[in-house]
Amino acid sequence: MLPSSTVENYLKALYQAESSLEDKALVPMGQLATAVGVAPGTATTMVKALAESGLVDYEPYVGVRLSSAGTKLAALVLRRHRLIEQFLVEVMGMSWAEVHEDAEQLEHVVSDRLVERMDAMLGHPSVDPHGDPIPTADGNIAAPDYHSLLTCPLHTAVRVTRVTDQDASFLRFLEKQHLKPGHSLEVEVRDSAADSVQLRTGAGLRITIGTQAASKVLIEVS
Amino acid sequence: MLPSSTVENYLKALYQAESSLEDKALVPMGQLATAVGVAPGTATTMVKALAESGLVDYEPYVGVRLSSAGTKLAALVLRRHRLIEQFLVEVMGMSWAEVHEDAEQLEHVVSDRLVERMDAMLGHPSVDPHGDPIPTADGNIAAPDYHSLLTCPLHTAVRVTRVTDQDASFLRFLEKQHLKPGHSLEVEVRDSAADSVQLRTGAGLRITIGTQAASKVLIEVS
DNA sequence: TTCTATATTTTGAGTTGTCAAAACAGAACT
DNA sequence: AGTTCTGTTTTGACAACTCAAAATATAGAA
Repeated sequence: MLPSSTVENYLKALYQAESSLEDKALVPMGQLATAVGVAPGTATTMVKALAESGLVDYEPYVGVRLSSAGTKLAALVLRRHRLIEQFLVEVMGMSWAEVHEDAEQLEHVVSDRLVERMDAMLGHPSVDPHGDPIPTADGNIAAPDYHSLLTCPLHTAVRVTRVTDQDASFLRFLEKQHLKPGHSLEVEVRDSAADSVQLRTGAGLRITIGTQAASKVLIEVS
Repeated sequence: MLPSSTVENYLKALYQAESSLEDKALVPMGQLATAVGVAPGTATTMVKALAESGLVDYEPYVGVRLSSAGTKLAALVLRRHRLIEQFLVEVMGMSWAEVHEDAEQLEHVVSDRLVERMDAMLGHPSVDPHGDPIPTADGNIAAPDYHSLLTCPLHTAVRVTRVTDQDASFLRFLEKQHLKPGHSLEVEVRDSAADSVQLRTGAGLRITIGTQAASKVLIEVS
């Protein structure tokens, strides 16, 4: 029962769906299906097979949840993915905006040997270029609870630490505005009517972004 | 009709089978099947599909040959494979004996972007760690006609330039005996009755190897 | 030429992963 | 309770790839 890349993709999608969900909640089929990019019926079939193998707990018509075995496996897939991203940026000199797709492919074929080599070369990094935490080899992950630009205090110096979206054009936008992880800024105004957030970047520039975008930029008070 | 990794493996196997064969000859099904590692019938089925797509010419009961389109594609697979091997050795510090398996997997998923990045980082190398020539991005390959330890002149200083076997234990053996590409030696005796070749390495050591092994070590008179 | 050995092809079947569309369950709304 | 909406599951089918074993072709030996 060696997990195919298909299986790995389902587990990874579940892992990420669960983390943006209250504890104990089940991930509904439809959500999983769209996350993986398959028709709903396909997800049902696959999930039943995963449940057979003990990787998930499945309640028909309700949803799925990773078992502990499934969680561990998913964490290892995520570890590979994020180490690869970090490697592509740090060693290969690629842009943080373009490494996601490559990592998506590579994560299913790199050997343990290679992963650990990358990890060592990078000095055992704890986060990837987007600030996402990298699980350890035994499947543990630091799960920090960041504020976002939507929830952080106003008029306070904060530092971008993580960006929870992999869309290349969004990432390029952030880069251009000096909003990559590590950069400082202050939130000046939130206007819920206008659905916008106005901020001043470290470079002193005022920019306004939508709340959707703002919620994807996580920060730490600095 | 994007070629799957399965297709790529058939093409690569054909490419390599053809190069150790007289020109114009067809590769017999059985040989292809064992090279790819499938049952004979499977190869037949696949080859018929490849012929459909114009990647090979197929004569039933006789054999297969790559078309020009197939040759080009195979060369690109080989390019990826060999650049990856070189990368794993030069950049990742892995042993030349252990990179083949990793490259075998990676060759099917690395993006063009990534391949060209590796190529640039390595300074556009012309050979991989085993001395195998790396095809260019447009599918051309230098096809030098080396001597082997079986055909080179005796008592003449020669330099190992290429090793045509990927078996890890054989490669480790060569490494230990200072027979990696680049090292010098002289062939002292060939004994066809004993099926052996005796040589003196650059380090002055006398060693004797079988003719099977000797034929896989290609050299240049230095 | 006939027989035989060997290689190749066919056939029938299985696996994995997928979809479209029909059938169905559960919750919410009269 | 009955109806409707939405999401889920079932069903039947298909594509890619594979195998084992039966059928067949080719070439060489008798």
